[in-house]
Amino acid sequence: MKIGELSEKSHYPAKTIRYYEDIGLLDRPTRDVNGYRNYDNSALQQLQFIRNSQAAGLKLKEIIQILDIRKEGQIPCKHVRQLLSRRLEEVTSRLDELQKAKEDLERLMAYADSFDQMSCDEELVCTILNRIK
Amino acid sequence: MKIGELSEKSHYPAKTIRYYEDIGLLDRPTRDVNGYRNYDNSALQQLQFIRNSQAAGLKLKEIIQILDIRKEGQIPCKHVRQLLSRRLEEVTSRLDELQKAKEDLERLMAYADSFDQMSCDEELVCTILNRIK
DNA sequence: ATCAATGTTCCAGTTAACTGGAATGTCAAG
DNA sequence: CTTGACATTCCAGTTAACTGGAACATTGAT
Repeated sequence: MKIGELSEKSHYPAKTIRYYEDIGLLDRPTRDVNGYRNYDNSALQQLQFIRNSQAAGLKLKEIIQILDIRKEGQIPCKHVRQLLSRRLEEVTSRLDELQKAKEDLERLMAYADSFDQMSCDEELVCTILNRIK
Repeated sequence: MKIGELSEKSHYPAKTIRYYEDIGLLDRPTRDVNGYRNYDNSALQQLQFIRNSQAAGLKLKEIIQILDIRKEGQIPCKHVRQLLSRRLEEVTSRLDELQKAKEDLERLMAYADSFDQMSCDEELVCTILNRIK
């Protein structure tokens, strides 16, 4: 199939498919006589795998690594586990940060609601924001 | 005070202070005869305000807006409330996303732990990641 | 006199994952 | 035969918030 069809089926823009090829994420397909890329279903599978991996929060570089391990005939399970575990830590600590940020923001909003709006004439730019500490 | 001193007191690198001036976030200070920047305490206060605003998750452009409103003699409370409320929404929805991502990752990890590692020889690159859907 | 530290400007690079656009080629339909 | 859709390559731009480095001036201390 040509790139347009693969694009439709995979829901990745053609531009992105070419980009993935450039960075070594997607295998180079064969070419028709006219130079057009000619994909088979394995390309679609790869793109689905890429989508799954992205959904798990992996970076393109990490996905390339997994694919490379496979290409060397190795089983990437162990590496994938490592990546997922690192990612889980990232997500967890980011969750904590955001939770704290949320509480701060709610406190700020509550203050903003409570106070007499016109009493704010300080040199400190904004009484609300300066209460975040 | 010179930029080095302001840098120490504010805990912002001198480079960043100059950058903030470039993008219109920090007022241009007066200059000494030699061309060196000469700051007073208000610069320090502004940097503290900037730090507070960043801590609330505001973008530099948004902080510039707040400062601009102040410079026009207006009270930025209403605008700040708006920004904070938008930010709170962002944080909340990002929290939801991450929470879901965390659950997915935990599910994936549990699967990775449970399964017989050497039974993985598929063409689909990785059985673990392909279970995310 | 010289040396290190600090200051200046200006330009370019970083990160990630694309996206836009120009210039050009190919193909199927009317 | 021309038109429009689709294909190609290649280069550059996007976003955010800096950061690095070159080339140069100034200052304070020895």
